[in-house]
Amino acid sequence: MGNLSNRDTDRHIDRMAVPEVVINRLPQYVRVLKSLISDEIQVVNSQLLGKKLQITPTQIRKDLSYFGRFGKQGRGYSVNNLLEELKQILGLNYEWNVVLVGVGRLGRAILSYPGFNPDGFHLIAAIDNNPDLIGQEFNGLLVSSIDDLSSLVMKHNISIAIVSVPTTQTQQVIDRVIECGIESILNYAPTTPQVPTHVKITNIDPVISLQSMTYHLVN
Amino acid sequence: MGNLSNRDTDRHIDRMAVPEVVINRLPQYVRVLKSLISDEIQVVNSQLLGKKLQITPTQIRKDLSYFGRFGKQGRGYSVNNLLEELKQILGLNYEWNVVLVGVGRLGRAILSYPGFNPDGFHLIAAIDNNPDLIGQEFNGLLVSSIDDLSSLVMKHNISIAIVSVPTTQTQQVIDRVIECGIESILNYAPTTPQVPTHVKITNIDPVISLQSMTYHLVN
DNA sequence: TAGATTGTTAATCGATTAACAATC
DNA sequence: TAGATTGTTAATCGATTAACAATC
Repeated sequence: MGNLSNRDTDRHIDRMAVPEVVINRLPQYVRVLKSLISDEIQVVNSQLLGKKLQITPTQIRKDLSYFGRFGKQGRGYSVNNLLEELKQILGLNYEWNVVLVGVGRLGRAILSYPGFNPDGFHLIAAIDNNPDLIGQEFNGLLVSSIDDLSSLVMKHNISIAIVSVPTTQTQQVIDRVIECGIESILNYAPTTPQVPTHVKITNIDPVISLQSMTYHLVN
Repeated sequence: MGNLSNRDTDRHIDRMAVPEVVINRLPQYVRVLKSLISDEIQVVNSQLLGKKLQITPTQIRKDLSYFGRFGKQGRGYSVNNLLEELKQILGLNYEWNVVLVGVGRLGRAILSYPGFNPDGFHLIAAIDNNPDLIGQEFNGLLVSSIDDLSSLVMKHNISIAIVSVPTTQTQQVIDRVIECGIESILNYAPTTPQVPTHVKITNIDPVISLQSMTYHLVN
């Protein structure tokens, strides 16, 4: 045990923290690798990968080097192997259960979006505070009260929440979601909620995106 | 005229290019300023602004300094004035006409999203290649063929496209959109299209966002 | 072996932040 | 005037990239 623990320590010496910006690029690599597989391409080098993603080859190699040595000099990367490694790193070999909080117009559109399941993200519970909605089904999913969130999270091993509630309620809803032990939140409300450092939140806000585009149109 | 033109030149000497990352933060400032107005707060300093957005006060002052001097020492910024200045900078005092390309499930959800209009973005045309859809109306909007895009763009002075077509068609659709003179694209397809440098594209992809969250859940 | 491409170091570039004079 | 906060410079921090030895 002493030995094992030493080996483990050695392996971690000077192991750099991986910059967030690197982690955010990995899913893009996964997507391109998947498309290469459909194209029946078995080996890829950093140059081609870079071309597909408009990223320099050096950056791709540097990004990958945070996690290991996956390529062969003079040759490149096995598409299959690199894909599996990245899925492993990102935790994409698991199935992830997701709760939707807010079953209004936008929430229902999210429920009916078919793109989550094929990538292993399963909307398995739905929450709303509207008594008229609670007990109803949308896309085969029963709407529950937020009072049931904690037990739903435990029962279904939920680790991700997608939040689509009105702006005025977003902060308090997210506070409750975090109290239930959720540490990953995808927020569709047009606001920047405050969350503790251990919680990862990503905001999806098309209007904000449009508003920085218009800058380039007038300047 | 010679003088005028000289003054103009002087004003631009050493004028720094504004980093993209700064421009992307400005809409957030706009949003917070609007909420301060609803709260009837008339003056704000960089500290409060920073607290609301989890940004350092220095960064906010630095960001604003690319565009002018909007504050008063010892006091802060007039909420109203700063909001107007930022709207001016971002081009948010105009109404922007937008075309939706792709009227499938996701496209219809986008059409029915009520959040664009209040901020001056108007979905004014809809395009699809499905003959069964062309001629139909969704949310009061007639679906047209992509062959009509060019004339629609000119007729309605459209400068932004929202693209929600299947992944396989995204690149070719975006190529055509760009041919019609569109320079700002909000892309909902889960792919990274290649665009010329003068075109600004933003990708909205919830699955990619989820996939970088799971990294933190397993690491 | 010769050629190609990785993995990695060191240099460069760019963004953030600390510090403070200017000034309201 | 004293206190507060801006605007800006210079230092720091972090991310990208150029260059190249290692090696397939």
